[in-house]
Amino acid sequence: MSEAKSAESRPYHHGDLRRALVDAARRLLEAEGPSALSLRAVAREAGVSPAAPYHHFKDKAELLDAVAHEGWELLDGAMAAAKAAAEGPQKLSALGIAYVCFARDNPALYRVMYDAARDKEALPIDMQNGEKESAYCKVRDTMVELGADPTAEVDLELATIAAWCAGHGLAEMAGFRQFDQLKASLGGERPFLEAVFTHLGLFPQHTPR
Amino acid sequence: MSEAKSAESRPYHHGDLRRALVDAARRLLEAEGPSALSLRAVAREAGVSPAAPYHHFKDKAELLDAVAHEGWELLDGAMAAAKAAAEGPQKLSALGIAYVCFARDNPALYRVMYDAARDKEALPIDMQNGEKESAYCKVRDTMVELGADPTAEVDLELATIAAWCAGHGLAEMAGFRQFDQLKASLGGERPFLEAVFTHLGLFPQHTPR
DNA sequence: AAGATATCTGTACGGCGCTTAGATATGAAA
DNA sequence: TTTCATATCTAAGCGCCGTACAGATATCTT
Repeated sequence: MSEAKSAESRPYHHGDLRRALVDAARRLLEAEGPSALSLRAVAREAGVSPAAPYHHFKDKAELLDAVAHEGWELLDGAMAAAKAAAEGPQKLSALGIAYVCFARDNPALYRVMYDAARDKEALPIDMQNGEKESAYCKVRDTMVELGADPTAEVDLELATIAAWCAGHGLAEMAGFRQFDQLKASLGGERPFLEAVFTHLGLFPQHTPR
Repeated sequence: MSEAKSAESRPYHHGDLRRALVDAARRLLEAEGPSALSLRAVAREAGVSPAAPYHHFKDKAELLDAVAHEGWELLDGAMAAAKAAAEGPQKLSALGIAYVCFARDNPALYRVMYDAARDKEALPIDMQNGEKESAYCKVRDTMVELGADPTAEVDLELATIAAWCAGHGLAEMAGFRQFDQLKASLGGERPFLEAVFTHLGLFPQHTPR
């Protein structure tokens, strides 16, 4: 967890309670799961009174929003790394695998991310390319790199959304026991993920590495 | 809502409080959304004391489970109707559209269904064909009808899972405002859904496998 | 040094999930 | 029909929750 106590934001009593609260929330989330994430528990974990968080967040939802925001940043980073590590036509499936693995390795955080997004009916992804490229744009750019026509804007957007749907859908499904047997018969979780992606016409038949 | 007050289950005071509670929960869910679904509120809606539900459900999760169960049955019905109404190679995409439309038309119920499933780490779908065919099996059977090799069991299962991932992913994504502009430029929600499905190599407009 | 302001504590309110004890209605046995 | 066990429901209460508010305290500005 980063500290980020720069010169222009040096608060009063605690040092940086806002930061401490988000960190405490993420600690609780990892240790106890989303259902344990009460505002009071977070305040307790941070060592302050139950009312203290209200000086930094309008309500509980705003705290969770801050947690979710860090989750999306982590996801962006994971996918950036995956894209950089893969070569050519495997880049897209590498992004998909990275997405699903992020969800598998951070299930509680992933849940908070989408719960917060649903509350606002908006994914916190930039569909325009910005300074820091969102994971969504990485997928779209990769499609262009692999030969999609960048001037067919609507089609490109649809293909990107389709890929995102596939990733999210598989991320949610992969956690169910229903598919344990199938996973085992394929030799583990990763072959399973790759096989499902292969069936979703977006991803090239790639060699499991 | 069915009554189902048969001879062997004719309870004591209320008549059928269990039934009444599930109905009250679904009424609340539709009217106020999932966050309003407290056990006490359900009891209030049904006109009984806050402790009464505990004689019919172990805890809140078990009540929500009963609600979720009815949701899966509704989904099965909707997809059976869609499959019956479609012809030939359009059957699969009809199933996909029906799935997404169910989620769009019953967002709170759909949420409860998957929340309950995640808690148990198991989707309440029969992967074997049973007396009442689950929606999942309908998808798989349709794939066989459209030419998939039923003896390639692993491959068939993978294709079915891929389709389910696509449906679920799109169902969750379609609710976000992010894509409103794109939907509009395609002439509405349904063309948007069909276009995304088309990009997910499973559905006609192109040839499956 | 003094006032304004931001931060945090203490306390309180109503609602929640759930437990327990006791009241009441029902079905079975006498 | 009376009796009794049992199933059902109510009343009350516990600890936790999100949140509001008043007051104390530390920091910033002047």
